[in-house]
Amino acid sequence: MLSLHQLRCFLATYEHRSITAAAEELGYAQPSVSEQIRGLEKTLGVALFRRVGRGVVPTTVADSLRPHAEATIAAAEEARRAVASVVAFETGTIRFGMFGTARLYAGAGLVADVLARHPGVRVELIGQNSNDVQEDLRRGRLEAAMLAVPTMSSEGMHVIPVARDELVYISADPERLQTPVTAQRLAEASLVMPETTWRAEDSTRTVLRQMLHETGRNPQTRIEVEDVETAVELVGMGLADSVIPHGAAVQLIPRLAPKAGWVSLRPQQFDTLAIVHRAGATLSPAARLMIELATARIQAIAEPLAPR
Amino acid sequence: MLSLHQLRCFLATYEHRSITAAAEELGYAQPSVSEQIRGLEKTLGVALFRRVGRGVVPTTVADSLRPHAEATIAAAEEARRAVASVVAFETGTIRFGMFGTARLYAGAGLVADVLARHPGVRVELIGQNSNDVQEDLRRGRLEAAMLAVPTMSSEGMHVIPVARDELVYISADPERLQTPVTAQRLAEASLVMPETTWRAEDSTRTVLRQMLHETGRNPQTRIEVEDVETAVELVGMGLADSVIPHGAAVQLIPRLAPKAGWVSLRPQQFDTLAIVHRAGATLSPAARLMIELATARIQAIAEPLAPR
DNA sequence: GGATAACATAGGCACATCCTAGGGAAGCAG
DNA sequence: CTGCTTCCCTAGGATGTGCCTATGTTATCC
Repeated sequence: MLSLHQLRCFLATYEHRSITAAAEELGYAQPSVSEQIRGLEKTLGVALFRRVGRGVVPTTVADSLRPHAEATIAAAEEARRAVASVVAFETGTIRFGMFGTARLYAGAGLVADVLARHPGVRVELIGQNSNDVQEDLRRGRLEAAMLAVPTMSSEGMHVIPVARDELVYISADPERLQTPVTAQRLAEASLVMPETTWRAEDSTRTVLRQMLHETGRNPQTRIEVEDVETAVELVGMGLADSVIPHGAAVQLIPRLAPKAGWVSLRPQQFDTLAIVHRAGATLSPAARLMIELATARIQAIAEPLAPR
Repeated sequence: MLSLHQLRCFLATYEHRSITAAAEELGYAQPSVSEQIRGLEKTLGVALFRRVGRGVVPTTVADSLRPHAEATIAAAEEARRAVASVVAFETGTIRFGMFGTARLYAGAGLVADVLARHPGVRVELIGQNSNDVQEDLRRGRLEAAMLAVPTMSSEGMHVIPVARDELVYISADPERLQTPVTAQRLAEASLVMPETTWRAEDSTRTVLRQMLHETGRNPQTRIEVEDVETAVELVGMGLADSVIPHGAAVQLIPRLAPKAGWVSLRPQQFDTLAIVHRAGATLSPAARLMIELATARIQAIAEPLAPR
């Protein structure tokens, strides 16, 4: 079997026209290099050097092999260098999962943070769908993610809560923002909810369902839309009210619904934002980097939670 | 130390997303491939796959490594292929030594023979200087050569006589061609000799010196020139006579000195043409090819000698 | 002709490679 | 939820490879 080691010994010998000199350069004893050359000649089935008393002389086959041997060694070195550069965050891809409101108001900033520190990397922020993200985590396609999670930890997953974000009632009608909104009022309200919020396995869904369930009523949504932005716009147009995380409200209402405002629920409800990864996994430097930066971003906006 | 074997195992595993499948493809047991992957991860200092229960999932580092691993394997395969193609005479260089009159009237034909059989090869016919050729043989830079040699074998060299070529006296004066030329007449003649013939360590030099020495006289050359062609031209112009191998006379006189002719010496003298290579060497296929073709060419012109 | 230099050979140690056997966790089916 | 299958890991042992030192052989140099 052809090996890089054989090619390295071959090249050193070819260049020095001497096995002894090659061994010295490579830091081996002379018989070791001699053996590698012999092995290479055997695998190729052809003599590469003529042993002529004292000294060796390359054959024309050696002349032909040399550039290919150099190219192969160079390719291997390049492979090593490429990996090193990825490890050093100079190149390569950093993949991180981020779903729910977290991505909404921290995603772009997080990517900016990463690129500011490591301009050469590609960043993939995965988070089209909360189910997919959890599935990706479970299957190992994603190493770590920041999610809005139910308070209990998922099976086989390690969950580190880093912040909580209050769920606030938003409306374009100042009347409805005078006092905190009770479950009763919430159940009677005409709501627009982003579908993802209801369907996804995150804490918003769990929290609100639970709150409404206590009134004995099912969630009443007049309108269901895909994303939070659309919901906020509809609130701004006075067509319905909604419940969204405070962080999203701060960011979206001035831009999309300047006439709307927000008020707490009563009792207060919170989304829990947490770092999630497979239990027992050793995190890569890239994952640790993303966790650190994402946590900092989130905690600058939402209310930090002491880990555990 | 990075190895091709590790890269092969890595690629198979990456493509199948499975160590077991990779092992099956490569013909190994599963733990063997597993160990190679682990070794590669150790040398690179980074995880390439996440072990996620049943199955493995490539990391982004693996994504980055893959093209380089493929390039490295391809380069190694290319090296192997290049050598195979040289061994099959499809490419590469064939080097052969040929000095003296042999090259003069068999060189071009020999090269043509080689190229007819193996159109892709480069041919190097070494023979500027007989001393250099012998030195190249001794130092191993040349594997084999065809030379005009003294009858005794050189030290450490294996000499296989393949033909002899009579040395003939050539002149533009028909008077001098009536009878064979004795040593006496030769010593008195006004000669033009190609310098190479006199200075080189080949049989012509030895033979003629010996012949003249018996008359008690030193070689008398009126003119010395570099090459045989010039000598023949000068003979054709009637400025001097010369002694050259019969094969050279046949080829050169009609072309360069149509008015000249030739006659034997008395006693007849011969150049011995022989294949020479280092004693105890195992000849490469290329060398055997050249020896076969050169011998055939020479024996078609000069008088064949049974080997040994 | 003896000293020197360079490669081959021999023998031995350490580690790599590869195998089989068996354990554990995840996924899947009943 | 229980058992089966799949896939990876670990353990242990046989074989092979890599590397060393010591020594033999041969050509070169003085």
